[in-house]
Amino acid sequence: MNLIEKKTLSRIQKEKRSTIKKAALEVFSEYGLRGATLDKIAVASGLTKPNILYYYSSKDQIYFDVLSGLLDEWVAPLHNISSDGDPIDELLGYMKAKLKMSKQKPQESKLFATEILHGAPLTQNVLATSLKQTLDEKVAVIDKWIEEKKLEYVNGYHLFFSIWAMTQHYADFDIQVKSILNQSEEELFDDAEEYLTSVLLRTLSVRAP
Amino acid sequence: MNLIEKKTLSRIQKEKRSTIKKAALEVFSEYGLRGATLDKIAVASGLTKPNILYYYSSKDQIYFDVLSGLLDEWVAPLHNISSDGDPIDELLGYMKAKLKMSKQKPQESKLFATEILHGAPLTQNVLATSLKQTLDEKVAVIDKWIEEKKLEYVNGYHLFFSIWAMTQHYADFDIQVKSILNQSEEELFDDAEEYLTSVLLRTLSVRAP
DNA sequence: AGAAAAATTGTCCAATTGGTCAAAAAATTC
DNA sequence: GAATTTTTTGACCAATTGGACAATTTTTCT
Repeated sequence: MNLIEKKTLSRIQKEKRSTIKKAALEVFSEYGLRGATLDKIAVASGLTKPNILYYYSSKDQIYFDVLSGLLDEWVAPLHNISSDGDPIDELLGYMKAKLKMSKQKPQESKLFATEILHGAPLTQNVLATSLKQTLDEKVAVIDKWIEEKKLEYVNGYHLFFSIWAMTQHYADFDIQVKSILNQSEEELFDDAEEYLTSVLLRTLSVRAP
Repeated sequence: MNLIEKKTLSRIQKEKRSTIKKAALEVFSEYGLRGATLDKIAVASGLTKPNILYYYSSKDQIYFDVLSGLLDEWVAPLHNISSDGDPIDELLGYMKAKLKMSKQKPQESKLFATEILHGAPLTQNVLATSLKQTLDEKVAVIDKWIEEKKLEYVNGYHLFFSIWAMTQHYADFDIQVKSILNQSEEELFDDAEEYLTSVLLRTLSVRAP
C-alpha cells in the first residue's frame, strides 16, 4: 500500500509522520538537505531508519513534505494585511508578526533560508507563482494607499524585501547577533522590535529630506 | 614536505592554491560545507582529487582557508567609517559599499551566510572577538555622533544588523528576489540602492513622529 | 480468538565520499 | 644533463550513506 496515495491516514500514521517531520525539521535546519542524514533523523525521532522509510519513500520526500508545510505558514502573515486598515498599523503589524516568527520559529526560518540560499531547488516554482502572486496583490494595496495619499511613496517590493531581511536576520543569523550582543533573548527581541518599529515608522510616515 | 608549514610558496603552489580556492568558493557557496564534495571541486578546478589533496590536507582545510580569506574582506568596509566624516555620508557610504559587494560577490556572501546559518562552526571565534571588537568601535563612533547632536538617536548595533540584513539579502536570496521581480540585475540593484538610501536617510535624519 | 493488515526491525547492498600511496612525470638545481 | 625535488595521477581503501527486503511483531477488524 502506497502511503502517499492514501487519502485517510490512521492515527499511527499521523503521529509517526508528525514525529518524523518534527525531527527532520531539527536536522534539516541545522545541516541542510545534503548535510542531513537519515541516521540523524532516526536518532532525533527515536525511530529506526527503515521505519522512517516506511512512512516516507526517500529523504528527499521528507524534506519536500517539511518544506511544503512550511511555505504556507511562512507566507500566511502577508494575507493579514488588510487594505481597509490604517497603512502604518497594517505594515507595522506585519513586521511584528514576522519578527515574532523569527523569535519563536528560528528552525523554520533557517530551513527556509538554506533552501533559498542554495537555489531553491524544490520551491522555485512556488516562489515564482504563489508567493509572487500574493506579494503582487499586497504591493498593489500599498500602491493604492499611496495613490489615496494615505501613505508616502515607497517601493512596495523592496519594502517587503527589507522587512523579510531585517526580521529573519534575527533568526537566521542568531549566532552572529548573539556573539556580538550579550543579552537575553527577551531583551534582544525587545530591542529589535523597538528599532524596527522606529525604522519602519520613519520610512513610512515621513517625506525624505 | 609539509606545505602548510612552508613559508615561501613556489609559483606553482601559489597558482594551484588560488585555482583551488576559486573553484572551492563556487562549490561551497552553492552546496555548503557538507554538500560540497572533493570531486565537485576537482571538476570545477580542472585538477584531480589527489592533486587537490596535495595542496590541502583535507576538505575542511580548503573550506577554512577560503572562509578565512573571506572574513577580512567581509569586515573591511566597516573600517572605512570615519568618525571625522559626516555621519549620514559615512553610513550611507557603508551601506552602498555593502550593497556593491552583494552585487559583485554573491558567492562570497552566500558562503558566509551558510556558515553563520549552520552555527558558524569555524568562525564563531572570529565573530565573538575580531568582528565584535570592530563593531563595538563603530557603534561607539555612532554613540559619539549622537552625543554631539550630529545624529538623531539610533541603536547602533541594530542599525548595523539591519544594514547587513538588507544589503546581503539581495545576494543571499537573489533567487527569491529575481523570481518576484522580472528585472535586469542593473535595474534591480539601482532600485535597491534608491530604496535603501531612502530608508537610511529617513531613519538617520528625522526624529520619529 | 483468529485472520488480515499494518507497523517495525535486523540485515544487507551498492553508490558515494574523503582520503592514502606508490609510481610516474615534470620541474628545479647543481 | 644528471641528480634531486616537486608535482601529478591511477588505483585503491575504509567509512558513510540512502535505501531494499524479508521476517517478525503489533494492531485492527470481524
